[in-house]
Amino acid sequence: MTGPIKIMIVDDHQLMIDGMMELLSNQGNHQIIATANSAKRGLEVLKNTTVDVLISDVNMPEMKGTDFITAAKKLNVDIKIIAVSMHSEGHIVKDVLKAGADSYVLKHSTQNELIEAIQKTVDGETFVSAAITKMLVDSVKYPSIEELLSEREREIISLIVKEYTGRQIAEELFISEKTVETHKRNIFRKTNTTTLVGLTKFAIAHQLT
Amino acid sequence: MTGPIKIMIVDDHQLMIDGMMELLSNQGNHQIIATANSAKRGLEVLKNTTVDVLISDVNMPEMKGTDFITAAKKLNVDIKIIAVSMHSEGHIVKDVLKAGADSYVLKHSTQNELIEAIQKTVDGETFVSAAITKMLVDSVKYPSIEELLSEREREIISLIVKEYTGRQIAEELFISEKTVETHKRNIFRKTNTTTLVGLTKFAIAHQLT
DNA sequence: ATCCGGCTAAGGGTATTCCCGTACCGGAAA
DNA sequence: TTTCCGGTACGGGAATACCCTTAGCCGGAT
Repeated sequence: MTGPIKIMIVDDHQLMIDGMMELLSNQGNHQIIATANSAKRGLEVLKNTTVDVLISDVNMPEMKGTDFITAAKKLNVDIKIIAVSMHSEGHIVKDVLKAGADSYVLKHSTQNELIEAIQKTVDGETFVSAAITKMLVDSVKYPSIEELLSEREREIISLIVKEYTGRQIAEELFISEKTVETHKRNIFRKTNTTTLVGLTKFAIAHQLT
Repeated sequence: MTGPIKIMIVDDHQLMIDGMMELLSNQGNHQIIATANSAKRGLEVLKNTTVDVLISDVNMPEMKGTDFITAAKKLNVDIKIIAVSMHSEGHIVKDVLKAGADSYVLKHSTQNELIEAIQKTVDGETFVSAAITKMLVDSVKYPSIEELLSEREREIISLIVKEYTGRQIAEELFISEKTVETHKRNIFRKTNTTTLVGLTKFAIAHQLT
């Protein structure tokens, strides 16, 4: 690659953008040509701008980080994407990588890791923070939410978290209350929970809301 | 004040620390003399170091931001504290300010706001992001969690979230099951919820875990 | 002094959750 | 093909949660 690496930063925290701009612009080979503090604006910019690397937060309001990554890749199939996140939970990381992120850096990381990530990513390699590597290995053992729970089950969980009773869920889905209970039993088994309170915690932790 | 402002940054996201260091060190009158990426380490450093301004994230694992602020103030009553947070919910902001923060800056803010916050804070003034000002006015209506719920009630919520049944809570607290139910009803009323699922969501949202 | 809020407790009833077993169907694997 | 498993579905019954009312005690506030 000739010339500086053209970078775009998307993060809903302006302070994070300002900080990253500073710490990257003081390094030699980077040129930050665009920033956006929302996924929506980010996509607008990407329609008219070509960048080598997109550094994006994955925890943004309005639009899910995974959707943003998918959309960005669709606009420019060659774009390299570095996801930046505070989360190291397996399911989140896997979803992000599946959506098309090339690298995954934690906000806990140092600037050196970020710079290393940029270098490797433009070279077509994948960089993930050390903590993520270990987690990925572990997570192979645990199926993703999608593998674990059927669509019907996730549908029911969603209604449970919305505080629907068994009866209301049955009416909503045109099934018997007893069937809802069976689903709940299977969900409890699969999620290793025993009560609605436990299931609610699970659902929030796994963003099944 | 003579000489540069002595600043310490505490944030569990190293990248945020690196970023803030860069963007502050390029400004004239700041000197970052310490950083820490956990509240615990932050307190250790504060025991042996005197700083003018402590810039601290309020969403850290292990220790609640409010507890950290309280502890920091106890170590040095003259220290000025700028809370940095992604949250603008009234109850969070109020708890943080009550704990002793002098200023409150959102991560959505620009670096200029942060710099302004530092200036005003060392001068003994209070700076809060514009969005927070509006929210504070609104939030006067809503009491903080501590004002809203009694200690006993919070104790019971904690056990509920741990998936204790009414009976188990009664045994744990040496009170009647009926009393537990009365507490629960009062809690439902105060939190504007009606079911354990709703209460669980409330508890997680308000970090009553 | 009176009122209010918090903690305690109880009775009586309805709704909901939770647990047991059973059963059918379709797809995947043996 | 047969076997097995997951998703769907239903019933009975025990446990728990939810609702309404009443009530005594205490301490702080008006």
